Amino acid sequence: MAAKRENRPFRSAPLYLRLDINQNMAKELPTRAEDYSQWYVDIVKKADLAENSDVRGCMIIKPYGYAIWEKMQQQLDKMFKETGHVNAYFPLFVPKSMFEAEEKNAEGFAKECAIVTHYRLKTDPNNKGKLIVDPEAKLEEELVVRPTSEAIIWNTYKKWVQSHRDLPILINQWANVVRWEMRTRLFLRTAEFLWQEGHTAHATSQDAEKETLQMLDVYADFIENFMAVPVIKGKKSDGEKFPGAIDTYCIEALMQDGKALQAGTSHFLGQNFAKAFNVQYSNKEGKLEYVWGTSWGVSTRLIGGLIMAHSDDDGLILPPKLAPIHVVVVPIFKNEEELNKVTVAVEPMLKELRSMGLSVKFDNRETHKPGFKFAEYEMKGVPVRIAIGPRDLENGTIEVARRDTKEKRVMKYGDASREIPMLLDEIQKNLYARALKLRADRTTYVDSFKQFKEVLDGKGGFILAHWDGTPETEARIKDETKATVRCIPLDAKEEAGTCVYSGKLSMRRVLFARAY
RNA sequence: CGGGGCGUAGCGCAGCCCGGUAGCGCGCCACGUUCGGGACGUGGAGGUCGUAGGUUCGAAUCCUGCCGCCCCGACCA
Repeated sequence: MAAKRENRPFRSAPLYLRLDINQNMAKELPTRAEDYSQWYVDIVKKADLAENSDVRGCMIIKPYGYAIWEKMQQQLDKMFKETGHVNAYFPLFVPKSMFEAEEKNAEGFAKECAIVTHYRLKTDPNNKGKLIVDPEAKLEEELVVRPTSEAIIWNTYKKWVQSHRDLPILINQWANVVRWEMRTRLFLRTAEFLWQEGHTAHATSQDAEKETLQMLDVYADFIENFMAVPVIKGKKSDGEKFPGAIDTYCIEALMQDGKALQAGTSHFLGQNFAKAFNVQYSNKEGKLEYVWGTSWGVSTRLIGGLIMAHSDDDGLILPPKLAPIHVVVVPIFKNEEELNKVTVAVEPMLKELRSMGLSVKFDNRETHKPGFKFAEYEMKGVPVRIAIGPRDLENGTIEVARRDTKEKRVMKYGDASREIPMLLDEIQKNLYARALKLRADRTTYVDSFKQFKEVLDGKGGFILAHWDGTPETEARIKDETKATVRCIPLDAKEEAGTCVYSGKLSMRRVLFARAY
């Protein structure tokens, strides 16, 4: 039997496309309307992106999910390099005393830190085959598992910076961090997650502020043009900003259920960390000055956002620019002879599409029927599917189906190499347009607290309303409605008004929403 | 940390109230028929019933402790 199979051309998809190791491809998904959060969890599992691990709050990112992360990484990394950054790597462990140095930062993260206290186990004398922590192996100083790396990085920058000639330092790192969250959700909030964190040091406040906003723009560019999700750029209120930052800028995206997702943050750190870690340089006049800093990051949470922004009741929908597989080709056949014919016929097209840089999977598994495969790739969000069978061979045609609209059409075989790239482009644009329309439909200008609550409990979404700017009002609104100030949009117009809660004077509308 | 729920085959669950040696669906394996939207038939494999102890002739089932997970709340850069 093995010999019989070996003779078949294209018996297996290339290894790099074999991302389909899930054997439990399930049938039905709850609809978004029925149960949005169950729908989300089911997509993550059924599209084979990730699963819960045996460690509470942690997830196993499966090959298909990780492939999406790799696409994101590739593109972001390219954009970081284009803006002058280089990659480096700093340790996972931060000595507690170092972590404490920037007081606000330490306080802000203290409640969710994992701590290493010992460095050795030993066999349990009272319980054969079991291990216990060796009390002899207690660390003199505990190590904090990084929830973010400012401390260890600024402690290092201290050694790297003496002169203005040493600046700026423009470093990014791809890493994992741990935040011991009380409640977790796959991709959106996990105890351990993957991210990138940029940490830069500058001679002047202006340079650092410019960097902060530049990276915010890079994120917005990436999320809009690659993830096809429109974002609102803004500044966080004091209550929501990063501990240790002077200003936190963010981008906020709207999900299909009307909740907001913070998709990335960029912090202007001022001289807070430079002072905490004593990072000083001699300026051109020979005077010592503290360095100015920034930090910025996006995480695997973006994958959660990607899912929630576009997908439908049949499964995941991926924008072509981030899809691990752009096109899947499903042969229709009754027997080996027919499969061989289809395979021979389809080969030049596969070659040509691949030569254009497209990731094309030819799924010639004989173990599943076409209908099963159609459903499977729909669940996995592959943007374009081509079906080709005996009927097509006679007519010189292929059947092309697009995932975003589920439209199918028949085209001439020879047109594929021209039409498919155009179609992928159109899908990318359509997803963005759709998401933009959703956001427009779900953004409401609100002028009273009554209306504020009605909108939240009705269609949800973004609310643009006046706010008096005080933390007290923000907290009360949060208590009463669970909505928070997502950001003060950068493009907010000056407009005199009164706070929807307190009635006090406000000069601009801010963005409110319930958020993930 | 407070309130609730749940741990039985790879996954989802029934069985527990009323104790008698474990079952269903999906998946998996084999063969045959199928194959243009999630095929079907026949046969088969697979379980320390979370864990430790107690009651009993006998425990998945009753009792106690422990562990873990999920949901709600608190919390969440």
